[in-house]
Amino acid sequence: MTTAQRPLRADARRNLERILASARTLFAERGVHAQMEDIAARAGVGVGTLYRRFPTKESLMTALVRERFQEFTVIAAEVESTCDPADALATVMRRHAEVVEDDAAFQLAMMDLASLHWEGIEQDKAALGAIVRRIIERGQEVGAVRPDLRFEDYGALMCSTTATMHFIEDKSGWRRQQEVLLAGLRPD
Amino acid sequence: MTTAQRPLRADARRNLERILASARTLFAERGVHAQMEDIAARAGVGVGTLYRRFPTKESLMTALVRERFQEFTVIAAEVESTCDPADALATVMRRHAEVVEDDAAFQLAMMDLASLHWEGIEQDKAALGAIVRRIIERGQEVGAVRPDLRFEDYGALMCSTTATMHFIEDKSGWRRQQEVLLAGLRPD
DNA sequence: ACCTGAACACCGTTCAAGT
DNA sequence: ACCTGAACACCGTTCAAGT
Repeated sequence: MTTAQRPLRADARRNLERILASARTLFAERGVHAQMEDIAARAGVGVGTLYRRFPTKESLMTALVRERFQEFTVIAAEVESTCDPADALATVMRRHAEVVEDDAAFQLAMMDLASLHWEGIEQDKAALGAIVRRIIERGQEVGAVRPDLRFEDYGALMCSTTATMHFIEDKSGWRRQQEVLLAGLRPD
Repeated sequence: MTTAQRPLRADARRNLERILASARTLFAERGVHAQMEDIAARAGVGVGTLYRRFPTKESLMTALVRERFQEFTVIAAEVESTCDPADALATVMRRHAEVVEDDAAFQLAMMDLASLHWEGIEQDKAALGAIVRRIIERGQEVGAVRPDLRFEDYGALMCSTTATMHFIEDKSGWRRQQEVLLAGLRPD
């Protein structure tokens, strides 16, 4: 979908990047109500061009989510190779949340996306999943993570924090929610 | 807003109830995309009548949330007077989540509502808050709840579970999320 | 007081014409 | 190949006319 199948013509490529940047800004600024027309205008292109890349508003949001997912993977890899296995899980979770905090567009997209439209993301999800799975298993071996945690739960846990971030005014709200989660992830 | 200021004329009252029921059904069925026109039609009234009671789609959703909030209060009161203080908190949280599980309309509304439009709900929130606060404090006195939990966090915690419910396909996903939270709420 | 539904406004999406 | 923007469709909201 957004995948760079064949290399794009230089101008097209530049337009694509501008569209993504514009979308991120406007979603962050105005929430779901950011208009396609405005996103195109701010990127300096016609609406048609926007629709050429993203057949629907939802697919545009999906693209934004995807970009972040890739960053998540980088972060997870870094944590895995750097951190004491005993607190690696807590560290990834905190760092992933941190990244997302400033990205209202991502929060929004996460909230608004029907799970059906995620096809494009599957591969990215798999890449991230593989690392997270190892982090969790290592944590369990070391006795720092409750043994019944399945790595499939990672998404649900992060989703719950992202949502809190988005809906609870008080900035400290989601941090406290996450700390409760982290406490609940330790064995016993 | 929805408050029954002056008693409504009998037919108006019946229409109001039908609108609420219709809205709950259609939101549950079609999500945010349920149309005002259809909601009115299913209730057997014209759109104008719908807009007479609820000046905006959002205010209609707010009304639905409000109804549930009142039910939350009833549940909380029941739990407080019935339950061992040692597991009262866990019990309310589980029961509140249970109620909301079948109510996609509520989940949706929670997700979609800007926090600004909650004015109508303040009183209901206060009523619920008073009880929850006591439940938490009692739990802390008995040593069953971590001492640094503030009752203001209750909303964030429930919000995180509701969101998980709505976004994670696997039904067991939110239960597992909630169990992690509950584990994290115990002292130590 | 309350109801109705045609008309209006807004915004997502399409497509014919252009380079 | 890719771009443009006027036109279209859909749906939230209003309001003049009716009981």
